[in-house]
Amino acid sequence: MEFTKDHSQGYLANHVARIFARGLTARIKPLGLTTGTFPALLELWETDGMTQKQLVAKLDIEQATMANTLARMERDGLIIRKKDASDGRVQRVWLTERARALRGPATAAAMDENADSLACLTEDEQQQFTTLMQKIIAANRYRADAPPE
Amino acid sequence: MEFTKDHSQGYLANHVARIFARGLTARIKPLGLTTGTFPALLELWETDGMTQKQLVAKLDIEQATMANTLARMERDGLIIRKKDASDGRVQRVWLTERARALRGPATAAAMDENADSLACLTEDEQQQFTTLMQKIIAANRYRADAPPE
DNA sequence: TATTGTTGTATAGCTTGCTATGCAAGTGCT
DNA sequence: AGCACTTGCATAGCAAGCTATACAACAATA
Repeated sequence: MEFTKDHSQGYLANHVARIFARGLTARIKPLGLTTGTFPALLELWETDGMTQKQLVAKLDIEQATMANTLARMERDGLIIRKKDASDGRVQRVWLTERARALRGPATAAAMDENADSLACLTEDEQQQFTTLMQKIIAANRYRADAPPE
Repeated sequence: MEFTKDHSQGYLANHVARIFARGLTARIKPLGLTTGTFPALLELWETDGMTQKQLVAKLDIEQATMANTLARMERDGLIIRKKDASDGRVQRVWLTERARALRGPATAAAMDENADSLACLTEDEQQQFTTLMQKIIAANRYRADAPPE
């Protein structure tokens, strides 16, 4: 059986991810947010003051990627980084007022985007899709030391 | 109901796409290929000598992205671009010998990556996952003028 | 035929991902 | 105390996506 892009799950996954990303980018632009900051914000909205290392482990993102993302977030006034008192290597990440205020509108935008992009699927299919992705992620996480999703 | 990343399909799709991309990147590195060239190569292996515009329409990628990708491919000896004889604006894209020779090993690498990343799913689940992604793409394509997947 | 509009590519500049590498702060051993 | 090792983060440099804009070649029309 020959290989075509329309049947390659890797290709399809990339395409689907771009669809979601394009939609979300447009929706959160008015808030002054970009997609890359979203995962970090979600963690920090839950638990402010995490270390960079903790964020990396939670998000299955390379440390260097996280450092760059945090630098942009600091530049844009979403966070400040402060050295940990008891360990001079550790940077703790704290949300600004502005970032805290964005939690409601930003998550609303993400929920809207998910709903719209998946409007072509039934409720059952949406649930299947979600579960299948969770399984794939659980089985293929980058860091073995990471907590389960 | 509150919003968490582990239930946001957009977040999960991004994560799944990164998993496939990381795997494929490693597998095709020995061939001197990168993931971004893959979609264009798949089209050109089918039909050599396409125009840039045709590639853009087939792949649901921005024209500027395609122009950049083709520039890298030309730099790396995968393609050459030649002006169309009858229309001076049009660039036709032709594979080099090297690129033609990579068809077998490259598609094998992609199939292996797909199989490995999805080994956690049953055959049925893999089929469901594929079909669901195809539906999402069909309903959310960027270009209305594009051919159906 | 000259002007005006359209079309196909290219370029500039950004984000978000990656690998590889550097470096300062902590830890442990002798 | 001094040495090597480890750990947490930063930086350099690249790929691959995007938007906005420029530009040359063609098309259409007054």
